[in-house]
This record gives sequence, C-alpha cells and structure tokens, in this order.
Amino acid sequence: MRSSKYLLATQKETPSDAEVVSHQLMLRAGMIRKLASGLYTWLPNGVRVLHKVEQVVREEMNACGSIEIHMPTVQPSDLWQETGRWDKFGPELLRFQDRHSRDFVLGPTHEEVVTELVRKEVNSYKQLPLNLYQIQTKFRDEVRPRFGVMRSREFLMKDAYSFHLSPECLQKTYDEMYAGYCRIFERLGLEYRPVLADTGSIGGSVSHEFHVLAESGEDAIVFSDGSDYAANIEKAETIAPAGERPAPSQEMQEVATPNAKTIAELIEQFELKIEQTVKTLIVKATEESEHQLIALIIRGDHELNDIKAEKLADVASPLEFASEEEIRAAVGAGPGSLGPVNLPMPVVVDYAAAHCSDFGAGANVDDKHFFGINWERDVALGQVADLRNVVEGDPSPCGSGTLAIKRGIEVGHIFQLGEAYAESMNAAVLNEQGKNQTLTMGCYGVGVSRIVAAAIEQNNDKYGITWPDSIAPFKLAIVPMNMHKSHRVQEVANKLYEEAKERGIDVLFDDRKERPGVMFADIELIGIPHVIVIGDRSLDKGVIEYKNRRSGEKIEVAIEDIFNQF
RNA sequence: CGGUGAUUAGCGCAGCUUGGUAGCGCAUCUGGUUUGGGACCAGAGGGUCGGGAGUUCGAAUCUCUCAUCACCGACCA
Repeated sequence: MRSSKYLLATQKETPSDAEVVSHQLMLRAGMIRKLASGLYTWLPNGVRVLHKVEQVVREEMNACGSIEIHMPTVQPSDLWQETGRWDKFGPELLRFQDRHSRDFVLGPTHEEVVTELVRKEVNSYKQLPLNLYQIQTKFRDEVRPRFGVMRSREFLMKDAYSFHLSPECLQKTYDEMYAGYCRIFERLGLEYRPVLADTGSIGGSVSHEFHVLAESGEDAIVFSDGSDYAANIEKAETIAPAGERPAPSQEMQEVATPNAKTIAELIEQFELKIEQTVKTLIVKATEESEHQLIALIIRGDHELNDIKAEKLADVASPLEFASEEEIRAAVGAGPGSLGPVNLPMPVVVDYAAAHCSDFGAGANVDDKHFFGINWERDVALGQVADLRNVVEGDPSPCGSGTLAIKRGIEVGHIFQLGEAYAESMNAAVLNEQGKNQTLTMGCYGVGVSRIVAAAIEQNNDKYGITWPDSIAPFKLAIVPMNMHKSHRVQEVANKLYEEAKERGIDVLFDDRKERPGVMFADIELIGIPHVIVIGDRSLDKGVIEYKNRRSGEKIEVAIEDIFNQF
C-alpha cells in the first residue's frame, strides 16, 4: 500500500474525551472514529488489525473442529420469549418493531438463534457433537459505554456454541476450546490469564474467563501465590477464619455518635479498629420470601460481593438496596446507624464478621452505636455465609497460598450451559435407544474488537503503538528520505516495495511528499513493527537502514540482505 | 437512572462575569523556501456560537426549555 493512496488519518493531538491509552492511540493512529455514544467507524488502520485478530481466531476455531456459520443480528422476539430472556434481559437488550409491528431485538448474543437452527437441522445422536461459531457484530445498549471500543455498544465478537448428549462430551469440547483459547491469546502475543468465573445471566455451571492483564482493566482478578488458582473477584470464595471466635472481653454499651454516619467517621472519632466494626446493608428480599427486607452484615473494612449476595435464597436478584424511606419504616433509624442488635429482620452474616468479638455497630437508633457487641451473648448470629469480596492477603480458597489482586480486561469467556436453553426451546434428538433426549450445550465467546484495544493497552510507548507482528496493520514500512529529489532513493524504494509485495509482506510505502520527521512520527504512532529507511546518506555507504519498532534497534544492512532481518 | 460539568471553524480552546456585527493554536488550500525526527515565510478558505423560545434597540454573552456528550456513582455475559 502506498500512503499517498491510503487513508492514514493520524492526528497529532489527543482528543480530550479519551481516558485510557488504547482509546487515545486508536483515535490518534487513525483506527477508529466515534459516530455516536458507543458506536465507532473502523478506519483502514483499524480494520486491518481487526481482520488479523479475526483471522487468528478463525484459524484456531477451525483447528478446534468448530464450524463457521453466520447468523442475523436482527432476531425475532418470539425466540427470546421461549427462553424467558425477553423478560429477564434488561434495557441492555435493544428492542424494536418492524413495519408490521412485530417485535425484534438487536442480538446481544445468539443462544436462541443457534438453538433454533440446531433443533431444526439436527435430529440424531449421529450428528453430534456439533460445534458452530460465527464472527459477528453484537449490540448491547450499555448504560455507560466507555474507553472507546473497550466497552462500546456495538462490537465484534466470535461466539461458538457446542451441542452434546452428555456432560462428559461437553467437558471434552470445553477442554479443547479452553486450549484453543490459550493458543489464540498466545498467537496474539498477549499477556493473559484464564480465571474461574461466575456464569452471570447466561447461566450454566462451569465457566472460565480469559483476561488480558492491564491496569485499566475493569475487572479485578485474584491469584494465589501458592498454586494455579485464579478467579474473577466476583467468583473468588472467602473461607471462614480459622479457630474459635475470640471470647468477649467487653460489656456492650450504648454510645452517642451524632457525627458518625459512616464507618470512616466512626473509627476516626472513637477508639475503634476498622476490623472491629461491622456494616449492615439492607437489601430487598425475593417476592416469595416471608420478609420484605434482609440485612447483610460484613466487617467494616470489607466490600459486599453483589453476586454472592444475590445467590442467597431469600435475597432478590438482581440485588436491590432498600431506600432510606424503606429502612426508616422498618427499623426506625437511618442507614448511618444500623446494626445487628434489635434489628427486626433476618440477618445474614459474613464469615469474617461472624468471627468478630467486641465489635461496634449501629444501635438502630439515630446517632447511637453499640460498642463491645458479641455474637450469641448480645445478639443471635443467624445465617453465616460468604458475602464479601476477597482482599489482598486472604488465604486462597484452594487451600494453599495467599491471594493477590490484579486488574484484567475480559477478552474471552467460556461456559458449560447444560440443558437450560435446549430444554426451554425443546431442542432434542433421538439417542441410540431411539428416545428423545435434550441437548447439552456449551458456549464460548471472544471479544474481537475488545482484543484490539486490550492489545494496545499492553503494547505502547511514548511514540505510539508497538504491535506484535501477528496483528500489526502492516508488517513493514518503507520510509524514503527526500524521494522526490533523489532518483536513486526513489529507485531503491520502489524496487524494495515491489519485492516486499511479491514476498506477500503487508507493506506500507510512505511515498508522501512529507518531511522525514512527519513520516517517522506517523509510522511509529501506528506501530508498524519493521521499518526500512532509505536515504542518500546510507546509499552512499551501499547500505540501507533497518529499524525495529519494539526494540528501537537500528542497524545498517546491505540492500540484498534486508528481507532477512525480520 | 441520580450527581456534576460541557456544547463557539475539521481538532483543541478563548471570548460570557460587565450584552454592541466572533478570535487563537493546530489542521486544510495556494505560492515560495526547506528536507534524517511533527520546519519556515507570505497569503487564503472555513462558524445560522447544539436546537427552540423569551428579555432587549441589540444576545455567543442574560432567562427558560429541549437535545447531545463527558466524568463520578448506581447498573452491567
């Protein structure tokens, strides 16, 4: 490609609304432009990278025995009614009507459509297992799109779905896909980790996420230093503290605390360690429950894990906090003065909070706290459960090592779905005994457009992007110095450009009539990994210059040796 | 959905307090000079100041309203 015939679209200035480095560089390097909130046009530099990521994913999916198909983005609502997700999915699901007033959705995922396909096309156990994938645009009406294509509303995703008659068969495919995912991220040159994950609204039992490690990641992931254990913080379990709860040493007393509405204010004003306080969070109960509200109690220095909380039998899912009015109506005090003692509702206590003695908490009377509270003596303990996020230094739930926390960008997610979708959609085949048997499913996603952003988060420097060869928009740049003045430079540059094309190398020939500084800056910004510089200065010595973008290494080589350099 | 802030040339911004026919930098175009790290000189084009309504002799500027965008929070395969 000649840059004079190309849309380079680079920018010198960083747009003010781009926060993370990948977003800034994608705009500056002429990869994307925003059309509207969460919607991006991919420019030539971006499309080239996107296609390369796509191609790696496609090759590895094919190697896993998955077969490519292509399903519509627009999906009829009745399929979503069948699985119940028409009601369960929130406003994230974009719904609209066609000219006949029939309901449709813009597909955020394709379980319904693929199951509809398979229930019609597959009738016999002899056709199984079957693994289908597509690389396709998805739409999710995100509440808050941000960070460019990292969390956009429209995005490109590879999604695969496998169909089986037994959990063992599903497990086998799941393991193959797991290995295939590892190969994908290795080939893409990313530093990544597979971690145990929650299955979320997709449902199912076993699930792993693949995370690219980056400071800007939106997920917290947890590692053990004593084993391979790694999990999303949503999923990572805490274990009950070892040993007996310390015996009470204080009497419970009521204390006036007019200026302490938060734990932070409480420990600042009184002689109290944060580990000796508890927070009381009031959430709504399920409609079936005999109570309207439930109290969740965690230690003052801990954070509630929403996912763990909403898995409790009586807690409404999605988790919903009670409003201040509801709390006042039930307790008679505001949210700043709540505690387990004399609380007129069921209480679920986190393991760590249940292990506290002589602790402080609200008295359920405005501006009053109790100090020196002890479970069983002063208040019944009730149900004890895992309610909190793990923190750095917690013992690993696998039994060996302690936990560390890092940030990650979720770029892949695999699930064992089981029979849920197949059952609600009546997807079954005849088994060897000639009996109808419901299918067991797995599903496997890769965020293709998100990978592009994630790769930049891991591969950049002060000059721009430092692509790994596997996904760079161009592998090679030819940068001539003052070509329009020097016939010799022009001749060599053209010859090398033609040779690169013959060799099948993705090459960008910067034939613009620009000053050298401009060309160098653009080539570095868009991150082309290998650069040939041709100028009279080196031609006088019978050589040309090779530069490596990532290492910064510069060497002079004979013209005929140049293609051996990379 | 709540809080905060923004919207003036392609991009980044000033002007608004104190109303008087709209400016800077970058980018673009033309001519010239220059050419190994985002050059210089001269000139040019480009704006119904987010939309609507109001106050006023007169509104980018004051008031109301709507829209869009961003950040924080809530939310989220």
